[in-house]
Amino acid sequence: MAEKKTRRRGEALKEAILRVTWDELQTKGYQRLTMEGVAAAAATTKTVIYRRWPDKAHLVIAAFGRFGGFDGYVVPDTGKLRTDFLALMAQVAAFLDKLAEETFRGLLADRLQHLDLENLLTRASSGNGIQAIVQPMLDHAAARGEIAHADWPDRLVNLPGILLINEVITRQELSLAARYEMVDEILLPVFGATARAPK
Amino acid sequence: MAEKKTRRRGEALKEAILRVTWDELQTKGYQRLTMEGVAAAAATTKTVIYRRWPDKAHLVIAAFGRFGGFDGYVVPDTGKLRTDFLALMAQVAAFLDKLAEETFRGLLADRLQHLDLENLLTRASSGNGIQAIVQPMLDHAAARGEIAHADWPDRLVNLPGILLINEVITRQELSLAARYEMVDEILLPVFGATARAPK
DNA sequence: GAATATAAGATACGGCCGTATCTAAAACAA
DNA sequence: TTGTTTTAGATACGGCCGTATCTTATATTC
Repeated sequence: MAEKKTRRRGEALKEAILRVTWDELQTKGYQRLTMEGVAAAAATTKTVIYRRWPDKAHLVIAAFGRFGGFDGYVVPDTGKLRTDFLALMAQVAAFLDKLAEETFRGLLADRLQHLDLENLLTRASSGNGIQAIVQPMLDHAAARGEIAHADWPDRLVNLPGILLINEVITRQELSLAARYEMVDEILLPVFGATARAPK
Repeated sequence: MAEKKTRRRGEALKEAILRVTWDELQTKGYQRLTMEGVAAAAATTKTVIYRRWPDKAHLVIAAFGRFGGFDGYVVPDTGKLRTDFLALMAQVAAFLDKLAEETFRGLLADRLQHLDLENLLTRASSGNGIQAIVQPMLDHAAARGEIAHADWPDRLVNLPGILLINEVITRQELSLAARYEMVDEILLPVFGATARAPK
């Protein structure tokens, strides 16, 4: 009764590892997921994993890309900047439902430690970051005359993304009320698209 | 020639450890600073360190508090909200000169992983976070009639802090131009204290 | 000054990381 | 088929974490 010694290779092996990674992520969460644990559960070794992904963050992002069921953001076009912003935030909220908050936080922490991971997160999920979604929204709004122009400094175009990340990190959720507040009290005033009623 | 076996205790020992920690921080940086390294350099053991501080982040923050030469922020009161904001940002820039950006980033990453460290960073440096500085500034501005009122939602009061942290993380510095942009293009519009010239 | 309490120091552990080295299987080439 | 290249698998390492255990020096108390 010699054991079968058949070896997976290439895509099949990669697929199996990502599958296991995704499972571990669901059951243990990001922090408690270990490379050794994945290797063991996938009946392979760390060596094999490290040959394909440089670290946990990349592995997890790959697994999310494969099994997360997230297709990226689309540019909202509701006809109003305000509702465009709200629609964007709803998309992000949906994204966070798929990628647990704890995972998001872990990835972010890792990204901070390895600066080379810079933007990997946003790129992985949206091609070019939320900013790539926001800019077209601003273009539309400017074309409609809702805002004075469409070429704002990077810091402003990135502001929605910053607010969202901060919200998730500090409050561990992205409530509807928070989204309204960010849009109405911060974003619209910044882009000069509001006549907020004084308190 | 038996070695002298005198043992440091209490404050003296604590002081020596913090001293070494601060040195290591300067020479190796946050990431490459290790508990074992500090223990060795301080001629003691990890056990002793862990009895006083739960992890690297706390140890480093303690060392910074002791040797960092930073006294906390003060509420600017220049007579104008705009210049108050700029003065605050100058203080933060000065803070970052003392605490290397790399250290800041490392601490932040650790904080993300251990949620219990929440706010430890800001508390350590300013009693209650930048928000505790911003609120009085808003009070003053409201009293002067520069802004309509002073009780803004937390999200707005925290906005300066968020912008600053983001700036440091993504650009590794806090340039003067950035500070002007954040104040003039974001903060003042948000608090309704500007009549920004349309582009 | 002797007994007791407190805290430092030494040591060893299991866990995980990331790497290096060696082997053996699978795919490919001739 | 056989030889060659590729890549998986096994193993071992040094580094660091955080904890537990035990010994021993220093303070404290009587």
